[in-house]
Amino acid sequence: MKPRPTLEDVAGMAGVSTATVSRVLNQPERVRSETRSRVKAAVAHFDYTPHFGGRALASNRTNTVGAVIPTMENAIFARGLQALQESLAEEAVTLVVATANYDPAREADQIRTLLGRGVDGLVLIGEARDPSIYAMLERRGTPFVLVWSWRADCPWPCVGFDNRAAARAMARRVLELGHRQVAMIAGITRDNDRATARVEGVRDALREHGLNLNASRLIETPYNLEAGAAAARHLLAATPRPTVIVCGNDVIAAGALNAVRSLGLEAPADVSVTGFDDIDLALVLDPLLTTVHVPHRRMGEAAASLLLTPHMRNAEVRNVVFETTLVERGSLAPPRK
Amino acid sequence: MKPRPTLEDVAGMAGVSTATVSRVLNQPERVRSETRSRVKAAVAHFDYTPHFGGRALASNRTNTVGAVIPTMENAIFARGLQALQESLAEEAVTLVVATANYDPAREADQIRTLLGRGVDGLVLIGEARDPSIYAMLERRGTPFVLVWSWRADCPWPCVGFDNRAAARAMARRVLELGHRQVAMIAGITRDNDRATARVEGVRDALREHGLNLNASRLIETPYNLEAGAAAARHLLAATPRPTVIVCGNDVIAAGALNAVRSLGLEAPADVSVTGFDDIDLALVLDPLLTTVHVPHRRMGEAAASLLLTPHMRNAEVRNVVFETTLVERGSLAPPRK
DNA sequence: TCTTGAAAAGAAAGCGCTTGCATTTTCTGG
DNA sequence: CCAGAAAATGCAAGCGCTTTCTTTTCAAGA
Repeated sequence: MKPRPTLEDVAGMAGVSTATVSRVLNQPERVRSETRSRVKAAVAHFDYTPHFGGRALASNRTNTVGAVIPTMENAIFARGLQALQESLAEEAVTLVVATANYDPAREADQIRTLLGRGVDGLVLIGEARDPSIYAMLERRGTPFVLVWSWRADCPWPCVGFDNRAAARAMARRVLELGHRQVAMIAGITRDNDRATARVEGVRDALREHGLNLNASRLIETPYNLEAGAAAARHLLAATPRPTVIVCGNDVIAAGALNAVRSLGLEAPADVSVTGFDDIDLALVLDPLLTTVHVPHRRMGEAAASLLLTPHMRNAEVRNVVFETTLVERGSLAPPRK
Repeated sequence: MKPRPTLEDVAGMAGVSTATVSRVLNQPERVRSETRSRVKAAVAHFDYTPHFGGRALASNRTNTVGAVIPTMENAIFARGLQALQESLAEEAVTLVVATANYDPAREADQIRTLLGRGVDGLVLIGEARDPSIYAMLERRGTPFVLVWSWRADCPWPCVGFDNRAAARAMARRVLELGHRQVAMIAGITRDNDRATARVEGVRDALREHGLNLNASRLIETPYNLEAGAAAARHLLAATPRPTVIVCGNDVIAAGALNAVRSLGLEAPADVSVTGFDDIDLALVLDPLLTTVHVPHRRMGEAAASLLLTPHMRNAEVRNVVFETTLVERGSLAPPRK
């Protein structure tokens, strides 16, 4: 089997130096068009592709950015990732995705792995993580951006929305409709600032009405159908029965709706259910899910543009916030009188 | 800012040569334990991580495998990818995922990009693609495996299941229940052997009953909710109305169910709907979706193991087939008398 | 104590590419 | 047509690591 062609092979055939070939590949405008086409012909002849390692070594860049997300198993991050990838691809940057399964240790591992692969930048979900990780990132000087959460005074570049405010808005609407028996199924708040903020948001709204979220009315579960259903069954067994279950995300809400149905109850007549994130799932449930719409794609695009901006490090626009909107569909209605 | 530490730094501190440090990193057992721990201390002190490019250049491997999938936007490939990634991670191999959006040109592009990144192996979905791509792959000698489809005499390593047989089984069951007005919403069959095979399977079964799939009873649509719903609305407007709509995948089926509902019909009383793939979605629909269960995770694992097996190239087990199972849930019932 | 073979460690040659600097070629205006 | 400037190209030094070959160290038997 013949060895892969090298720059030298191409250069030889085109009758130029390897430097010129390299230039044709990286800064074509710096080479006379005549030479350029000769080189291109040689490249085509050998079906030459630059060796990634050689390139990375010499230029100290990989044109790769990494993203560490909690999971691919549900569609929550899919749309954002897709947008991120598309935006990066426009600049010939490849996206490498790793999953951490909501486990901080595993996340740290994955971050290290990606850094080891020499990613030029990193996209991380949320802000909550061990300071040592941020220290490592800064020490290595690898640019990174946090997505899916946002605080005005976040010390790192971040692109997201105010989870707390969004949850608060949802809860306010719930209360406005007259609900007073409010229960919540949140994601696991530990090490998850988004889940935490969403709980706080709901608490805020309740407090405004002189209510609070009793411990027995709040369950934290993993983000999956079965867990959501189990939690809902538990909550619905209480007396008085909640008239609404506010869920930490759409997947949990879907599970809750399943539980409602399996208990012989009907949503929203007997109990309302709300979600968060507005993934496709929300549109296939029956009733359609009232949820918080999140700008998935725009977050992905913004993250890409932050990462691709070289002057990113010079403060300025390192902090992008998007609005969320409340999408009212069938799963939320006033409580039965 | 201080430059990233190199092997030499570590070697210097540990009082050994770079060769020894390299050995500690790659074949620890070949270094005396005393020296080894000295080196490890130095590594820790510098928080040293090998430079990816350097390593790739010297060893000519990247410990990376690439996967090109049609899309991340729905969960169809998520579980399989997750499994693939986990299996690869056990061997310290990183997975790079790219999407092609069911576009052959884009897929070719992505494959080239991944090859350019020096992946050690490639996972591709399905078998249908331009011969030139296979030629390129063979020329470069990059191992690859096709997943999600399978043929006994597939000339390339593949891991999947018999889409046609699975669809045939589903259709047989449909017919067995008494349906005779059968319609199908397939994925776009062009450049998609799985979608094609599924249509063929349904045709097979119909033929066994002396029926055929009239052109007016078969619609091809992209794999998304809206398209599925639109197709279903179209099919349901016909007279006589189909008593069952067999869908090319679960997402389409979900769309179809939405359409059924929006037309004021009820499934399965007025019309049955079946899916294919058995993704989570199937479990949140109302009624629960009758579908074909596909061994997502096992395909991912098998693909990983094929790719990680060095002697993969020597024929033998390059061809793995899994069984699918028919999962009967609520969305399929006998036609109304 | 000395030999000897195996184990451990070192020296150094690249791997394929980019890039600063030097050199040559081409272009421009007088 | 020529000098000087600008553009195009070449030269060659690495980038950080792995690996072959060689040398040194070690342990055990004689």
